[in-house]
Amino acid sequence: MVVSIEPPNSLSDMLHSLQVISDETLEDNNHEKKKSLEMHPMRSALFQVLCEVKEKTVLRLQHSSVDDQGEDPQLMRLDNMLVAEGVAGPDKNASLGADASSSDQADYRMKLTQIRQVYNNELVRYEEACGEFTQHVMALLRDQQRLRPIAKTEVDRMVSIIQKKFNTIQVQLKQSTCEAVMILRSRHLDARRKRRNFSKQATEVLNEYFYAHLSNPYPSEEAKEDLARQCQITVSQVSNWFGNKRIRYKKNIAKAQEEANMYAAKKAAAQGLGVPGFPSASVAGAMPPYGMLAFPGAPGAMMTPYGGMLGSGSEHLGMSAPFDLSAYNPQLHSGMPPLNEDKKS
DNA sequence: TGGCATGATTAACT
DNA sequence: AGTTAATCATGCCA
Repeated sequence: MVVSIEPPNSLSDMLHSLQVISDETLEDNNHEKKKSLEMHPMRSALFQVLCEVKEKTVLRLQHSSVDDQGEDPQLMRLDNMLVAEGVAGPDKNASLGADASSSDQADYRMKLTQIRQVYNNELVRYEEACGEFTQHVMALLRDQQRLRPIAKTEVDRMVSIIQKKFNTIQVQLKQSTCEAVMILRSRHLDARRKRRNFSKQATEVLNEYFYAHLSNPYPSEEAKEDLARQCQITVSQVSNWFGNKRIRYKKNIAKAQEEANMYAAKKAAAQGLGVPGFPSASVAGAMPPYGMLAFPGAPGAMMTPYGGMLGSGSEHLGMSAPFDLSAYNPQLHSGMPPLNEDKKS
């Protein structure tokens, strides 16, 4: 059915043609139609009426939808995380450049940079698309404004709707970026177990301290910091090292003594002497690492050559003795049973 | 390639 | 919070 766009004679005619035309699309380039509508003598009056009606019906909607915007907490969370992970915001990687740390660290940073790039590219594309689309819609609305009652608030509302739609896309982008970073991070953290041995020099420094403080190998926080600095490792690595060292040192002693006991028992049995627990010096000398336990006549069964003499002297957290007596004295070698080497620390 | 050395992690403890 | 003891996982060497 073809619609007449002749200026109608009566009001009812005009209303009729208006009704019909409102069902039609005006988005195509039907210039004559638009022109004729614009030129219509009753246009401004009708336009105003329609605007009023619209205001009454539509404005209510706007109130409900406009102020729920605010700051999307989810988006904020994502933003915070991206900044914290160094994806958004200033490039943290650049400043860490010359650090000659391990290759997996470099690998991690490279991949993070990649994610950063992709993310930023996408973000730019997103901004562009959003702006473009908004512009397009605004232009469209401006065009329609001449023919249909479109209030300013309505345009704003439209823009905010568009922005919202794009926001959800943005959230998706940020979410997937976060996901990628988390995956990368967890892989990197897994790689923490990829341990690298400390440098010889570092081990040297740590061992020196350990054996110099064998009577109390528990470095203070400051001492740990100092050692960490010297060895170019972290304080917690120093703690780990001392934890491992103490336990392994102790274990070695235990093992050595067990071995000594075994030999002593064997020998005693062979000689028919029932004096268990007193291995010969030569047996003790044939023992394990660090030359510890090298003191002469070290009794197998007991930890200290002085038996109970020390009494309560050794009270290091339930470890009954090792660090109080078995001196590491590679230089002095099998010398006196050193007590209380130095309790400072 | 197997086995020991060693740094890191974890649970339990104090 | 700092340790111990056990354990994991990798580095390294014969």
